[in-house]
Amino acid sequence: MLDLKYIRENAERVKQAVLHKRENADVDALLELDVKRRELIGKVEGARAEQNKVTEKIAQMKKAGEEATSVIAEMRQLAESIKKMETELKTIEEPIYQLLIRIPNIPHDSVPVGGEQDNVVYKTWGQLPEQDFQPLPHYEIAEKLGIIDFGRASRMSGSFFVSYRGLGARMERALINFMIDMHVEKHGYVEVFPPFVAKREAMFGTGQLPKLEEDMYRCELDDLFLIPTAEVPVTNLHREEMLHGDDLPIKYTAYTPCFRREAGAYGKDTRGLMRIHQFNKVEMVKFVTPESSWDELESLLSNAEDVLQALELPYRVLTLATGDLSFAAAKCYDIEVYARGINKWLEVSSCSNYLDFQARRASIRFRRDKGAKPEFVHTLNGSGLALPRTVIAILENYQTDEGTIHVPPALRKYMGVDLIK
RNA sequence: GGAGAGGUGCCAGAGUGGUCGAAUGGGGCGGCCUGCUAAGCCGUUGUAGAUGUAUGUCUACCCAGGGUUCGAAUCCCUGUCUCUCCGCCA
Repeated sequence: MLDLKYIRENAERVKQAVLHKRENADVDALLELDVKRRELIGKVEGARAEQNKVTEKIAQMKKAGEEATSVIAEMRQLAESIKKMETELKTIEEPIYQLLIRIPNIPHDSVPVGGEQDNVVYKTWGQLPEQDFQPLPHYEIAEKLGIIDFGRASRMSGSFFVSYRGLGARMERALINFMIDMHVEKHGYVEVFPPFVAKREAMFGTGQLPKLEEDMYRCELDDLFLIPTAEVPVTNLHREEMLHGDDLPIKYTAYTPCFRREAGAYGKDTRGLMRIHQFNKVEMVKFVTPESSWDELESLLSNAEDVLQALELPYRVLTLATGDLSFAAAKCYDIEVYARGINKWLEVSSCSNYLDFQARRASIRFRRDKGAKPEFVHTLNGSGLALPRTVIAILENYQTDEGTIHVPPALRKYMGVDLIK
């Protein structure tokens, strides 16, 4: 959420952001209502001031034993008109709020304008594997080795659910531990194990609601949502809190499963692990001071890259163009790992800086020093990493012509084996 | 699931419907005192909005939202969260 005052003073910039992000939010309607609102507030508060004065007088008269009925009768009218104005104010404030929460964050100047095709390659790392045979796509080799079960999972839970088995299941667990350990021991994050469901307010705080209601699984009876990412529960850990400047930056890492309905995504990435309703992910979340957030974004990115480097998987980093940026983000890097079997770059991480957008929605503030003014923190998060596509890359890039899979050296300690056969 | 108790400022904790933004204590901050520390003494201590830039004025906020009233921290209703007990359960 943006500051209404900021929108008022930078209307053109905000309109441009809406356009570039391909959102439809009506900035003009918002500003128009805002003028009306402030007019009305002036009136209401004037009347209130009057009411407060007279009310005080009535108290004094009563104390002195004087007759106050005529004054009270007058005040009854004033009270009524105040009530009327307040009702009017509310009927204006509601649409203002509805418009305001639908205005997206403003992309940073370094973000290319345009759609998906305008994403810019920021860097690449590693050599594309050169083997003299064509490896099988992950879904075939995984099925052959019996480490992932697509059919039974679908029978039980529907399509786009999978069940891991044997060394497949073990690899999930190994990857999770490997990634978390790295972020904790090497990168200095604090491990968190949050709830996997969250309330509406929490979903609003990080910006999933109101826009993405249809994309989430919802427990209707309790009005709870299954989290689509650990970003939600971890960022919301500090919702409505006042942090101390000395505590910043706060860095958390968390493993959670992620649940996504992927409504409207059918027909795209239909095979294997590319796009599934439930997947595992290790996430990094940071709460930082405003002046440090751009540096923190770069270090967040490198923390995520570190995982792929340790696994020796080639990847590239894209700077997302405005149209590809999420609603709440000011800038986002996507990391794409290369998968040799299906010959594709697969998104395994998004590292975003939200500036104070989420913090304002969720009211996460800090005080630099005792007595200093409260300020909103900046929040960032990035996957470190999403597992399914990392698994795809391992199964395809580490495949041998004998139909076995080498375990990446960094993972051997966690897997307990060197080879999947 | 059933029964009960409660949510007040940084913390603890008062508060009869009228001068309560809120007693008192603690903490924090500033000052005095002091060789230093402690004690003691004095002062100070919120957030947000409107107006505006003048050291200003006004408004709102005692979990949230409604209601009663000229006037609500105080009365009523609903929601929510926390705690205790019973039941159930890994």
